[in-house]
Amino acid sequence: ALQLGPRKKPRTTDPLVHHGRHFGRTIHALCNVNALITNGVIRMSERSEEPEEAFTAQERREHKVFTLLMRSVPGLEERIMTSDSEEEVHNIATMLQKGASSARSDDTKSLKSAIIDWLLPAGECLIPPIGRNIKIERGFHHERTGALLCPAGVDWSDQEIKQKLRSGELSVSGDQWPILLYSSYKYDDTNPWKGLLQSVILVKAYKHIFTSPSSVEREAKATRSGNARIHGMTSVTCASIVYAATQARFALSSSSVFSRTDTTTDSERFYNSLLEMLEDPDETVEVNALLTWWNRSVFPNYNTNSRPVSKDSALAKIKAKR
DNA sequence: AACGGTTGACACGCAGTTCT
DNA sequence: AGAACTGCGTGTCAACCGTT
Repeated sequence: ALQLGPRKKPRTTDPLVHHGRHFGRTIHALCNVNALITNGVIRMSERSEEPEEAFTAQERREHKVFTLLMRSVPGLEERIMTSDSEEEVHNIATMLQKGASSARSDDTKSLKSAIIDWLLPAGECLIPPIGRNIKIERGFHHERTGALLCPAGVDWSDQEIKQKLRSGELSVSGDQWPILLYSSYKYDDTNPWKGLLQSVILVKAYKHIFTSPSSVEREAKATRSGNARIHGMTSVTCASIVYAATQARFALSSSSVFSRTDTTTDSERFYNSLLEMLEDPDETVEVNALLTWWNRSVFPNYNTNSRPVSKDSALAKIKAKR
């Protein structure tokens, strides 16, 4: 039986791709969605009797991500739990993965040129200039990007160190966080939390991705809804901050290809090490303060409920699509 | 996965109309 | 009169798509 309502839009892409985009940006960017779902289902069914202690820390973390995924996509949990074919679950995972991957790819492309504008105060010129579409001259090769990528606590102005960073003699792994994460690009080794994840360039990258590129410079002069609005996002998540940081770090690097498993860029370790720290129960006080700071910086109406909801909000859009 | 190009949704402004 | 709604044109931008 054919069911045809008066539909204007012939839906071209699966809505799961759309949800996958938001999942990648805000819940977990670098994971195998199929494994995530498969393992999650097993834990919910076969292993549901097992006590909490039976699971490793890694499994508990994974299950948290799984739960967040189930909650973020309406109807997904039921669809998966009642699905009788393994193939359908696999298909769902593929759609979500596709969304997460393409969003990530779009963001790297977009940030690649935009980030050049944020390296110096407006009006000042980079010496030597960096091509907006060229990455080779970035990383430790350039004075400015090198200074930002230099690990906190390492002295970039030391010529010998600079040389070793450039030659690769001194290699930097993902869990050595660069100074670009810190407010004013200053690291206080007596207080490692001071200014962490509060730099201007990070906020700009975040706004670029979530609020819309134009919102970085001007005040709410966007011509269309940004990602946050599209997905009804009204507050930041730890993973979204880490995501923006990972994107910014990659944009400054000289690597042209984003790869999870690339050891020189080490993006995955960077992402995971930051996220792990933010989810550490011992750090909740600092993390909560940080999240509040971010919400105020990124979502102007975070504290007030005064934001008028336009009739063409994300909600209305979703309804219309049904 | 990057890159370049296209698509379609949306904000905004403008003008004209209708409702208080 | 002014507020509020409607329709249209335009520019912007996220999403998408094909190619490499």
